[in-house]
Amino acid sequence: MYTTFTVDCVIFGFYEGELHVLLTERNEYPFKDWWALPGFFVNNDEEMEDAVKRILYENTGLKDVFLDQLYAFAGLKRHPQGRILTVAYYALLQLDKTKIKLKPVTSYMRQAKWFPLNKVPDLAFDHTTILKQSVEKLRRRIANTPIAFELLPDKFTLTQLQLVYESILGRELDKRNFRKKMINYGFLKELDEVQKGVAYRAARLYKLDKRKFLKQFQNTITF
Amino acid sequence: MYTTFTVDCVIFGFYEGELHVLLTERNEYPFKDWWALPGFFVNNDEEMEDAVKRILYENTGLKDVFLDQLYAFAGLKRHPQGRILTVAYYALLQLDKTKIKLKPVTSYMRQAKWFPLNKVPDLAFDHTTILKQSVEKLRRRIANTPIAFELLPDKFTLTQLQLVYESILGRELDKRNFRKKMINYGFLKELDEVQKGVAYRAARLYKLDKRKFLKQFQNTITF
DNA sequence: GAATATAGTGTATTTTTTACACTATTGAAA
DNA sequence: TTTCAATAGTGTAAAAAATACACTATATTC
Repeated sequence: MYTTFTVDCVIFGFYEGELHVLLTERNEYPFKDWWALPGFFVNNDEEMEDAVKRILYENTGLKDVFLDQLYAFAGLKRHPQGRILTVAYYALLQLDKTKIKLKPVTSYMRQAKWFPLNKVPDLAFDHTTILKQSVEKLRRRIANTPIAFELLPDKFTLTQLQLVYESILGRELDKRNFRKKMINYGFLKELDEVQKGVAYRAARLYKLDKRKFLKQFQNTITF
Repeated sequence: MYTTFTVDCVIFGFYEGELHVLLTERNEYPFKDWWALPGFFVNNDEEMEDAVKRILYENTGLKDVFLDQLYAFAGLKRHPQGRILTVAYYALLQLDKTKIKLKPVTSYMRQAKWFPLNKVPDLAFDHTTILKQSVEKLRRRIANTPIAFELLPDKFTLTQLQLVYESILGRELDKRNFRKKMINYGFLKELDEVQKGVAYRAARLYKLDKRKFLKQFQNTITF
């Protein structure tokens, strides 16, 4: 009839050509010294999604990020102290937007750190399952909905966009076919601007044309 | 930190060429006399999915049905008495398997009844939203995963199968293209048996070849 | 045996997806 | 200032998948 109520958040960020996930190191039993997904209790007078936003803000200093509910986990054995229901969300961050300040040390959390997806250690509780499921969901989702843009800064190159797809799908894509397809969608705005600070031919920058983008995908409901 | 914990279940059944949903009429405040999704509290020592199975069994007498978690709803205002978190599931029933005995009258539930999807009245709480979302999920899901079979008896005709697709997708499909595609998948077993009791040419019956079917779709994870 | 109602079938066209390799441009190093 | 290194940027042909479309076959009922 009653349960403790928490939310956990799989925070994805894309940089250096790789998808990363933000983990925190626990400083409390159970699972002291283990890495875990950022999560916390939902206050009794707080909306669930606000709790997620709070966690995100506390951990990264960012607001207005892409959020999607993943799944509710309520197993009786997921926590030694009895049932703790958690609703897992995943968040996609445009890392470049601001320099992200990672959460400082607290009594219960030693540090927060970005891990490339393939270097994530074993996690506390059932968080390995949660992470795995969110990657799978992301993978299915990116095939229908261009959520890739949620992981990129406002201005990006086509190669960066392709790298996001590749790191989520876990396979390489053909450059020419990828560009042809993306440009064909018609929601990319070609800018009169190129990349800066690279030691080779600079790539053209693109922007998402949100109006055209939404028109095309307004029927793809997110939940 | 704490919340009341319930599950609600959108029970889909297919008969007479139409997708139906099972609703119960409330006999208790709030929303007395309104129709609602079957749902109930999750006992403190009970696994969430077992609670859903319990509701299904109590309402229909069926076990071993297809179940999939839809979404967790936890809005502070969804219930007048304060937050009641509900995890919504949807179930697909093979109605023909057994004659279904609908739940008898109880103190809190006057009756249970099948409604064709387009004749569902306004529902209690946020159940209209829940129902709408599950139809949308079903629609997205049927495009990738052949869950259609979960709604049909063991032996079925291609026309029945097509009707399931059409009623979930909400549009008509081309008969020849549909058959071509389904047969091409290779997981339909053609039986030496035809429909009985129809006043016209009897259609051939088919069966799902579960082995081939699973081989093809084992990578499509369900959650 | 005529009427009715649904079953069952094939081909041509269009669209989408895939496979594939070279030239262009920039900054850095020699 | 030339060369090197690194990535940007581009088109075409073939294969596969999706779509459009209409008639004959068969069982039942009257």
